[in-house]
Amino acid sequence: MGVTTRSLYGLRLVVYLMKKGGSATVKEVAENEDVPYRYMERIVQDMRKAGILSSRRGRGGGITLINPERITLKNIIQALDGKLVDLPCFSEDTSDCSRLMDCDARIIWLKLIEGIEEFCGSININNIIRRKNG
Amino acid sequence: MGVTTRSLYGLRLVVYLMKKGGSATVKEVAENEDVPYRYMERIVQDMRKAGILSSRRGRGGGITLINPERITLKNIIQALDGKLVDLPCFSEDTSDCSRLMDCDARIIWLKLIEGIEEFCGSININNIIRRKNG
DNA sequence: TTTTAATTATACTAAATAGGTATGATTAAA
DNA sequence: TTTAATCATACCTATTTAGTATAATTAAAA
Repeated sequence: MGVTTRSLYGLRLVVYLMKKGGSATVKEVAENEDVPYRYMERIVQDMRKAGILSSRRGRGGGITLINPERITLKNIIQALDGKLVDLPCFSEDTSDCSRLMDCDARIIWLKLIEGIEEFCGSININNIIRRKNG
Repeated sequence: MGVTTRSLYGLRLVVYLMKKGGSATVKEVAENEDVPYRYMERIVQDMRKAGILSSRRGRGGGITLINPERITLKNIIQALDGKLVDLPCFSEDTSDCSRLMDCDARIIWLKLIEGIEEFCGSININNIIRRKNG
């Protein structure tokens, strides 16, 4: 189960803003966190659409975390990769798997999804970095 | 975090053998579980090398689960996808990430890995399908 | 002893995804 | 009106995933 660079960079962005304790420009974050600027711009857009951060256009603009103390790893991965755990068993497109009902494997994958969603929902970024950095 | 068809098919194989309660040929499993035969053959090889099943060549041969009551989802995914959670932060190749130390994001990813490893290690396939099917 | 039915080993290929670039529009302060 | 920022899309390329193909090895059965 791979984690994409989108989520890796998204978390870096969140941590950066939390430690700074306010706003920043995308350019500033990209440079400091070693992420290609154009790529970071797109990541920011998806996080904004997911309600993780707000933005202000134009000169003097930038981005700000909306609810820093509530952001979980689940929020970030879902915003950037779409699904926390991606499995054809639970796709809307039923052609992805024809064994929908009465599949014992499916029951096990469901347990995996539920467990990981709960766990990632419990990983509060702010709590962890505060605990570490005081 | 995507799950590959290798793990999907690997779990189907395990469940099939458990429900049958013994051995089978790769061909039999592939046909019954809608998996391409040649692909399933390769999956079987990796599971054998990981110690999940044993095999016997030649006419009348086949495959058998080694310790059915102990197989976890972690075993299957690790055997077939190499790592449960794949992150450059923890790659042996240090060129994959230059921020190894003192990276707050890294601490969070480590929590993810540890949590998922523990959780997947607790998902015992045999227990779940017995509970469901009696 | 030859045939047949099985696993084993390895190389190859096509489709999908990930990762990143490029271009231009929009917005708003200086 | 210039400048500095986000926003919206389209595009490209390398890697990975998913699946095929070929041939060797093994062992039971005919």
